[in-house]
Amino acid sequence: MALEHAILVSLLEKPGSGYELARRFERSIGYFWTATHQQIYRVLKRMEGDGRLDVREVPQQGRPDKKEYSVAAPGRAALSDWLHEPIEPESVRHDLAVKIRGAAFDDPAALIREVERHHRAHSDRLAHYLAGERRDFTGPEAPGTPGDAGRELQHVVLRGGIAYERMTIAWLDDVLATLHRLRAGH
Amino acid sequence: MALEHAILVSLLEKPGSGYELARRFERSIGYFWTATHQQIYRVLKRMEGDGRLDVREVPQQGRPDKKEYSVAAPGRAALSDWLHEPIEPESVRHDLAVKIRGAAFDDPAALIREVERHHRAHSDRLAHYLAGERRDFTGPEAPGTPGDAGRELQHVVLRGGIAYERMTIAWLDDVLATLHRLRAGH
DNA sequence: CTTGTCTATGAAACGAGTTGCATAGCAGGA
DNA sequence: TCCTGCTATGCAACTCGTTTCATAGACAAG
Repeated sequence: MALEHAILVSLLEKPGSGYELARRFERSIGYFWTATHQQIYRVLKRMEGDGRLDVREVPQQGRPDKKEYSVAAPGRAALSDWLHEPIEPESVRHDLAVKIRGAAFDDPAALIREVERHHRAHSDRLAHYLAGERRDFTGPEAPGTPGDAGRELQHVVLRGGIAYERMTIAWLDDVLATLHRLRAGH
Repeated sequence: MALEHAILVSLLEKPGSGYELARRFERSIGYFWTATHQQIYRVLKRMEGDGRLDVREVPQQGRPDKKEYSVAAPGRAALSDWLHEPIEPESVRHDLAVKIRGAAFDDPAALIREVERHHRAHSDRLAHYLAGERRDFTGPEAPGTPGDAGRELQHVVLRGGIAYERMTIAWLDDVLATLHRLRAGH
């Protein structure tokens, strides 16, 4: 149940409401963990019940009130426990690879458009990550500065996202070349 | 529900029992889709009920009988439909990245062992993939041969796995360097 | 004044995935 | 003989994740 832990990390970085968390999961956290608002609200409620989170009703002007959650001591302890126990390297679920192998029993050429779509989506993500890196990780706090650990760790995770997108784009180029070769060789 | 489609692809490549499928999911298919035997048996039963699969009781000597499944015409049609409809680029779930960002609120040095463990696991997988590539994709059917499409497509998926592991290993090196730097900078 | 959009929260139902347990034949070794 | 291990199949209970729907205040455009 790592959603719980992802929420704890995000709320430690900055307290916020369920709605705000949902938007963070569309942005930075979403690069390595996805969640819908339904899931988030449900888990927040459970964690509040377990005493891992504190809630504060925040009245706002011009918009509905919100509930701002922050991490309570037991929540911090739970996160620490999780950080110290080993986890299994992630198991992969890659639909596109299933489709590629399935193309052997169908028209391989039909896959080309689909692969191109994925190629564009990953190129967009890469551009987005690189823009984020320029915005948040260049300038005064340049390399060598002791700075705060959080910033360094956020940066290394972002570099992972960038490496992933670059690798995926290169592989999709390989896939496209292969599909074109199969079509030509008929 | 891509497990269904992964099973269809696997059974088209070669008919087999639930048990055999479970083992394939630990091996080659497992590189891009994981499933336990429980899941597989449940889905096989449903697909048989829907008429997408044919079953054949196969008596064996020295071991229990097995049910050999193969793809029926409606199954093949269902796979073809799925291959022609667009899918979303996968959403990521990366526990280790959550831990890395969480390390900002704990002892970053404690993560080093964990990251090293993952590094070894990915190195092992890479070695395993490379051995499979040497075994199955070198020799007579060298590049240029028309060959069968299935073989080419299996190879390009395997190359994706290899690229993924190489990228991950390089990133984990980056993560380790970052953690060591944070510990030194204290 | 209606329609649409954004913030904000939530219920209900369903489908996918995990974990633990149960059964059973056969083989090989202590 | 008993224990372990491999092949082979399956149930039950549970948790996790997705989809659909509902509500409600504020604001802007038409």
